[in-house]
Amino acid sequence: MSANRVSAAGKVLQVLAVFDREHPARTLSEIAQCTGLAVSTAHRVVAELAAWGALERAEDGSWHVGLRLWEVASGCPRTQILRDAALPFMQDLYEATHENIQLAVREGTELVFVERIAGHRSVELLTMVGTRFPVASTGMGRVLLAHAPREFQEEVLAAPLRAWTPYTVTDPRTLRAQLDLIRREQVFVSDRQLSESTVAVAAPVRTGRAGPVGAALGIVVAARGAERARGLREPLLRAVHGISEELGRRARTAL
Amino acid sequence: MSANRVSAAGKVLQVLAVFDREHPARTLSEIAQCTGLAVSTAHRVVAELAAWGALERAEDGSWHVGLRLWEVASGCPRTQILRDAALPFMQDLYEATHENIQLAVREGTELVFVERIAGHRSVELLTMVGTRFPVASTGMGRVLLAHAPREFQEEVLAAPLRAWTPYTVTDPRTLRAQLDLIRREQVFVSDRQLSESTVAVAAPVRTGRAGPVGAALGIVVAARGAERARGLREPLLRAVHGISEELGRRARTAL
DNA sequence: CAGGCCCTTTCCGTCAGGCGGAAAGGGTGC
DNA sequence: GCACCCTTTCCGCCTGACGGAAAGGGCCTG
Repeated sequence: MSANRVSAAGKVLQVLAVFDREHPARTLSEIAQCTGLAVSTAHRVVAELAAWGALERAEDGSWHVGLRLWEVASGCPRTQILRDAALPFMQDLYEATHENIQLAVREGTELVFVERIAGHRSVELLTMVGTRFPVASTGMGRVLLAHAPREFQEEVLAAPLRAWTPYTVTDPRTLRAQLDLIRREQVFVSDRQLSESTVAVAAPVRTGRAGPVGAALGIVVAARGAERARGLREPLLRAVHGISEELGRRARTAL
Repeated sequence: MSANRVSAAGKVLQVLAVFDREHPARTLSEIAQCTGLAVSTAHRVVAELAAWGALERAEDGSWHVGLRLWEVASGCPRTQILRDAALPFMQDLYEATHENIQLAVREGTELVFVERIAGHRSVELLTMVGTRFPVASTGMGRVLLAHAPREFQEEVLAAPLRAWTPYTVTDPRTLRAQLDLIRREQVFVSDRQLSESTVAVAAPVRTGRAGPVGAALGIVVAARGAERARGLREPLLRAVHGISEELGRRARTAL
C-alpha cells in the first residue's frame, strides 16, 4: 500500500502533531495509526526524533515530547516577548487579587493561552497554557475578536456558535453588540460563558500606547463571587496599560 | 557537492536546531549556512515547516519558531507536570520574598531552566526559561548534581570548571566538599558563583516525600542583600516540600 | 505451560521523491 | 544604472526513504 503523498519533512510534522493535551504520551503503534504511516516508517522517524531529543521515551515504552524540542520552541518570539513583558504585571495583579491571571493570543479563529498564573486560592480552570479555544467562546477571545480585522469577525459570526453553558451567547446579533461594547468600554465581563462556575474579566493588550491589539489579559473568578469582578476593572486596566507600554518600548528598541 | 549524510527527518531537526536564545530569528541563507544545506533544500524544508506552522515569517522576511510548534512542545510532560505542581508554591514564595523564583531540571551535565517568576522588584538575571547552563556553574545545578548518580558527578568533576566570577569554585576538591554539604543540609547558598551581583539559595525537589530528586528550586537575590538569604531558608524548604508532595500525589494517581 | 495476541524492531529490494546546481527574480545601496 | 545579495523556481539524476514481511519479546488466557 502507498496512500502516501507526504514528504519526509511532512512525516516528521505528522508525528509531532499526534501529541496534544489529550494525548501527551503515545505508543509507536498509536503514532503509526494516527499518522497513517507504516509502523516501520513511524519507527524510523520516531527513532530519529528521539536521537535528537525531540521525543523521549517513558519507562513503559510510550513516547512523549522531549525537553530539547521544548527548549527550541520556548524561544518562540510570539510567546516569549509577550511573556517577558507581561509577567511582572501579571504578578502584581495576582498579588492584588489571588485569582487566575491569563494571557492569550489569537491564531486565526482560535484563542491560544500563552501564560497563566494561579495559586492555591484560585479557582480550578479547564483552560491550560498551550490549549486552543474557539475565539467566540471566552471573554478573552471576544476581546481579541472585537479588535480583529472585520473579515475574521464575520467569519466567526457566520459559523454556528457553540453553547457551553445555558448562559452562553450564541445569537450572532447579541455577540455583535457585545463586540461593539468591547470596543467602547476597555474591559469586558464575561459571565459564565464557558463554565457555569466562572466569570471572566478581560482587556486588550496593545503594542505601545495606541498600537494594534496583540493579546488579551484576563482574570477568572468564581461565579459565586461575581460581584468581585467590578473591583477588578481598575487593576486589570492598569496591568494592560503597563504591559502595552512595555511591549511598545521593546518593539521600538528592537528596530 | 554532497557532503550530505543527513536523513530527511534530520534536516528538519537541523533547521529547528538553528534557532536558539541568541538567534530567535534567522534568514533563509543563515539557515542554509548554519545547517550546511543547499539553499534550495533549506528553502523547501523551511517552506514545509512554515506551511505546518512550525515556523513563521516576520515582515522583514526572517523566520522564527511558530506558535504551532510552541503549542505542541508546551505539552512536554517533563516541564508541564513539574510546572503545574510547582507554580502555586512558587507564587507563595514570590509573594513572601518578591525575589526571582526559579525552577530547573538536569539534562545530562547541564541545567535547563523550566520556569521562572520575576516581578518588578526582582533582580535582573542572565538566565531565562529554556536556557542551559553547565550544571556546576549554578547553585541550583550543584543541588541537582549532588543528588545525581555518581557517574555524572565524576564526569562533571573531571572536566575543567569554568570561572564566571572571582568567587566561582573551580577546584574539584572544594566542589566535592560542597556536594557533600548539600546532601547533608537541604538548602545550599551559592554566593556570587555565576554573577558578581547575585546570591542564590537552592533546594532539591523530589517526587513524593522521599522519592528521587527531579528538579531544583532556587531564589536569587542581589549580592548586596545577601544577609536576606538566611531568612529564605525556611520558606524555600516549605515550598520544596509542598511541591515534592504534590508531585508524589500526581505520580501516584497517574499509575 | 502452551498458545495466541499485540506491539516493537530489524531487514532488504524497489523506485519515487528528495537533492542541489543553475538561473531567474526581486530588492537595496552605492 | 550597476552590482551585490537574498530568495524562489526549475529540472534531471540518483540515492536513501519506503513499507511488506518476518523475527523478537512481553503479557494475558485458557
